[in-house]
Amino acid sequence: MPDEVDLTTRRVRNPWGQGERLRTDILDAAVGLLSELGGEEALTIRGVARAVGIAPASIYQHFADKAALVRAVVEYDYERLSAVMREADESVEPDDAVGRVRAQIHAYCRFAIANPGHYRLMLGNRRLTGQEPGTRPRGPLLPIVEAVIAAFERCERAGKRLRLPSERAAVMVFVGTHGRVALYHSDRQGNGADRILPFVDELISLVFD
Amino acid sequence: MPDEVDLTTRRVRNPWGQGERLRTDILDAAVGLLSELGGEEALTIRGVARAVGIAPASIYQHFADKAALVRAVVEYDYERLSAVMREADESVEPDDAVGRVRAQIHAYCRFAIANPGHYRLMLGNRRLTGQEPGTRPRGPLLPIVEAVIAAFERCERAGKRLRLPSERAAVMVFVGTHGRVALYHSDRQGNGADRILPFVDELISLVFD
DNA sequence: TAAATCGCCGAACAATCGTTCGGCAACGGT
DNA sequence: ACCGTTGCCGAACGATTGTTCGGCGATTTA
Repeated sequence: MPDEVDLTTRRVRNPWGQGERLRTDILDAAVGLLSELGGEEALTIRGVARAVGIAPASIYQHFADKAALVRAVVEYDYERLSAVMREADESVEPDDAVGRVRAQIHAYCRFAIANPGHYRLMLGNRRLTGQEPGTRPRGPLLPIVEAVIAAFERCERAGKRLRLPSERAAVMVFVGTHGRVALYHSDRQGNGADRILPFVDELISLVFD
Repeated sequence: MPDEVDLTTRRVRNPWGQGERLRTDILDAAVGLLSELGGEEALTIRGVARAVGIAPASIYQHFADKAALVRAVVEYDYERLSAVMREADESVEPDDAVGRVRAQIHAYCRFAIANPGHYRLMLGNRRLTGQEPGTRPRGPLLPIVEAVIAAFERCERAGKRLRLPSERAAVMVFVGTHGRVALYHSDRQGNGADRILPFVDELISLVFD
């Protein structure tokens, strides 16, 4: 009897007929789990269901299986990262080409620091997402480095002298930044974060003459 | 009845009294699993036992628990990586300071390419090894970057002009290399490996004047 | 108002994991 | 020749995972 009461209250708390609402709730819960626990193993069907406040079985009404959920989360986060970098790019005055490079890279670092779980998930998602080798090289990542490439081309056009072709300079800075953040995440989290931005600044200055 | 026969043959195949032999067999099997499957989730007590040809329970005669096994594997591989880098360093003539830097970094890349599972394990082993945050920052890694630092100091002493203090240059090259390899591993494995060494060469040349 | 549909849930299933326990076969010492 | 020690094994336990199934209440349709 108390069970029915509990069920009723829950259903009042989560009224039906909201359509797509619950789907984004599930994605947000997954993102939250990834950010808090910080490990891809924290992303479980049961955990997400618990965080949302629904039954594990209900997840399957919105996602075919766990791989589909993970794919959606990864896609969602790539979009979030892209947005954050674009936003940072637009926050500096357009003529400051080097400043725009720095802003984008700094935004990348901040995102990676704030979302360790996502970061780990973006890498090595081959098994969880079920995509086999041989396919396109991590599709969602390409637009991000292309934004950095564009920023470096802007520098070149602005007369800044690069020690590398703009595309290679962009890849170099991006890869180096990625390596620094990955090393940070493999350590205990929290300490050393303040040394990341100076490092990438040093790295950026290295590709300029 | 046939079970007893099977048991007998197995015991003949794996005679007792060999002392420490089986312990290294277990470690080798773990290393093999990590290299083949390429994921830290492939490192299971049962899988290792199956690979060695013993019962899962027998593992606990050599390691207290799974965390101890993982710690031993990580330690073993750090040593192997150090040895490979040292060997590469000694394979070029001592006066070629830059060549020794390149040899060490190349050895690092080759190791990371050949042992993807180990690589993934060295990072983010916090959970598997059971060590909590706040401890020394990944102890075994320090000697490795110190070797690179020493190599760069040798370059400086040889009159090579660096655009960064030698220690920072070493960290920069190491971190960049690490990032390139991590990116390779997050992709499908196999493709793109031949572009890693050119990349690190370009990176190394960047820190020199 | 009766019927069909939709969204969710409780319960269970099979698989896998780390780990423990009691027992058995071979070896070394007496 | 006996016995304790050693090293291994089969079997099981408890926990957790992804996933499926039958059913039920609320909503919508006729």
